[in-house]
Amino acid sequence: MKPTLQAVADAVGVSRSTVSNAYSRPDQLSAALRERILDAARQLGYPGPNPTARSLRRGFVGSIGVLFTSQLSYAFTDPFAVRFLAGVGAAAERHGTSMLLVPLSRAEPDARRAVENAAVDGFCVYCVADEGWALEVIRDRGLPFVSTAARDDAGPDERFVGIDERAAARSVAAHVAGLGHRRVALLAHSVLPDVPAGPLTLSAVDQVPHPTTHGRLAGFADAFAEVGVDWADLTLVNALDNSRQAAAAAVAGLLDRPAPPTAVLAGSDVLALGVLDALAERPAGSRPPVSVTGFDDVPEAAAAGLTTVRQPAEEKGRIAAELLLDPPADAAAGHVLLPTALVVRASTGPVPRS
Amino acid sequence: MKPTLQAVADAVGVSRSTVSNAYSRPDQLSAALRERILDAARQLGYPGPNPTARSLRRGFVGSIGVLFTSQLSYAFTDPFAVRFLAGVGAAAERHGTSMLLVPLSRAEPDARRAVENAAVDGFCVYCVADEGWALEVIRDRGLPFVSTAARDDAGPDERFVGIDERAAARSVAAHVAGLGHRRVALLAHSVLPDVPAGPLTLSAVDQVPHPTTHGRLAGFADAFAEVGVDWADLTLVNALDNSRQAAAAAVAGLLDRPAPPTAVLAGSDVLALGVLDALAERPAGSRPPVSVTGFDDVPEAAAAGLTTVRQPAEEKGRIAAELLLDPPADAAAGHVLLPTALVVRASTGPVPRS
DNA sequence: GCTAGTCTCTGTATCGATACAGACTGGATC
DNA sequence: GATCCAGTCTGTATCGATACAGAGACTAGC
Repeated sequence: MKPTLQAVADAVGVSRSTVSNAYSRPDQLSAALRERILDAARQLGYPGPNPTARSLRRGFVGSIGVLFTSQLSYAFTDPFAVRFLAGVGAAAERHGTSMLLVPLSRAEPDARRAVENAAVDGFCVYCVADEGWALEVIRDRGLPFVSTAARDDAGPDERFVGIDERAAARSVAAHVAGLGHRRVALLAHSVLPDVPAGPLTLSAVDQVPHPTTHGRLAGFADAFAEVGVDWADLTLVNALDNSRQAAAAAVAGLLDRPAPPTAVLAGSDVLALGVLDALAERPAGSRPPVSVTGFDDVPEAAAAGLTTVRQPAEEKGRIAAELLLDPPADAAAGHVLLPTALVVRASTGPVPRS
Repeated sequence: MKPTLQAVADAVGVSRSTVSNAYSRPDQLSAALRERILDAARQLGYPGPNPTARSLRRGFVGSIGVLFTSQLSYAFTDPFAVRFLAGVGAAAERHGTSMLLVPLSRAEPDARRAVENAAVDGFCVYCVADEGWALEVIRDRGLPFVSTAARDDAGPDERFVGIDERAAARSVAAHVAGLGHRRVALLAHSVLPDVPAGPLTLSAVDQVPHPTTHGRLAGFADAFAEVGVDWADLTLVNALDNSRQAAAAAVAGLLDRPAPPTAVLAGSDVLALGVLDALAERPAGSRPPVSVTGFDDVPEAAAAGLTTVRQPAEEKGRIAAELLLDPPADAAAGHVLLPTALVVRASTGPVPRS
């Protein structure tokens, strides 16, 4: 067994407190004694104060949690998530804090335990859809958190960093509408729980539960409503998850229709890239000319020439961590809206005349 | 203040132990009483057992640490590291364990504290160069760990997952040598501490401290020694870090020489991509025909047509975590060598006749 | 020579739980 | 009626540290 602080104290012949001070408050004892204590500790192989015991007593841990809706392994597949994590990591690093990644993938009871047992001082909630319970657990634990998706039930003092999803989505949709597109599909993932992949009829956009997805779809709809295309005229398509494969599978049938949409607006770059994959797979002859847009502007988007909306991923992570690690005194400053920008590339063009 | 377990016990009129059992060992009390306890807890807003106190008593935490040499933010920039993390994450997830990312970037005293204070049950050491002290801290704490870089001072029971760096490097170098290349540059990062970017003279490959870098450079040298090109005839080039920018900067001068190398063997794909960047930047007229190879086979390598050595990144992470989470009884099984494969693409070709 | 003030160091309470031995039920067994 | 046992529950020790009040020793000032 590893020696404890008590053992060191006994070896030197001082009290536990003094050994503790030797490590944590060097100014509280003479340099000579401190040296003797550290020497004895070295000799005994004492590895320094036990982190768990220390944080029990001190009341904080020294690490922040990042909560994911999706699987941990998936988080690393999504380039936007990776950039976000990089931002959180950079800020955490500056504060001398580590980051604990907490996935919510498994069945609720397990996932709940993970949130309950996470040894952290607070959470960055990357993307929580229906998992409202997770936020409740965090609140019950009395831990601070920063969320990145606007939620209806957010308290006024709740810290948040994100973008105006609806306005951003509207901007890219307006660009597409301006190019003359009227037969348009909107592609999103997990639009409703347990819906199959492919086209989906929804009487109103407000039925979409996930706040981010809802905001983006609503923004798309806004822009088209302005040119006289209303919700019922838009084709809503569901993908099973946020991956290229899922997106390609979701739109496959659509593209085979006699009159395929002339534009597909995707809720994320990853989905958009999947649509481009699906198009690229077709022989040039049967490849309908479809404009495609994404959302996020991940690094791959530039290479693929994807028209999209840029949002600062790393910045988002950085600010999330900073709002958590040193909260602004002013509640209003705890609510950060980041700028977005329409990035027009080659994947969108005017409607082909038929 | 949040209520404690004691408060719940008092409210129900039972002992602390019984409340504890209600949460952690439901079979130890009647269902009825358990229900009463949980009800009272809900009513009081008791969020369940405090994770810190629980892990102090139980002696384990339920999360594993991943130790990085480089900055945390950088870890997410390196595609190989990201894949590795994805693998660790997948395995951790299966075990119901979270992962704590611990960077070693800052000055040693701070970084040391980070390792000492990390609330984890063990470490995956992703890539520790000169930071031998970190391994000592881990050992002192009595924590298990798995390393991914072969080290000279590794004990026989030390768990390890990695590849035969030297043989793998040799295979790609043999391919290049077979194409006829004899004027060759080897590009690596942080070859020696505090060396500037650019060409560097080293009397022998054994002077390179970092085990991975050493293994790869030695492998390159092996293959060329076989065709009569010895160490002194190879140009060693240092990059400041493992990034495309650093690689491009490191080789810039080299490519401007009157007789530039006909091939550059890089110690990683990221570096190799940087060399390709540097070449692509030049006007076609002054662009020397240089074969370039990488190492790792990250996703970007395929797109860039980079000849490289494939090593299973995610697998490596997955196995590292698994060796940590359920250690094989057999010590030999704790030492895993993964297969590698030479992947020939368009970035290498025969020496141009001058 | 006495009081005040500063430096060190000690002792005890505390953080919030879990482990374990043992005590109390009530019913079955002999 | 005594014994045994399984099923529940309690009490106390323990995990490994830190916080805080306060005790001695020592210096300085008057």
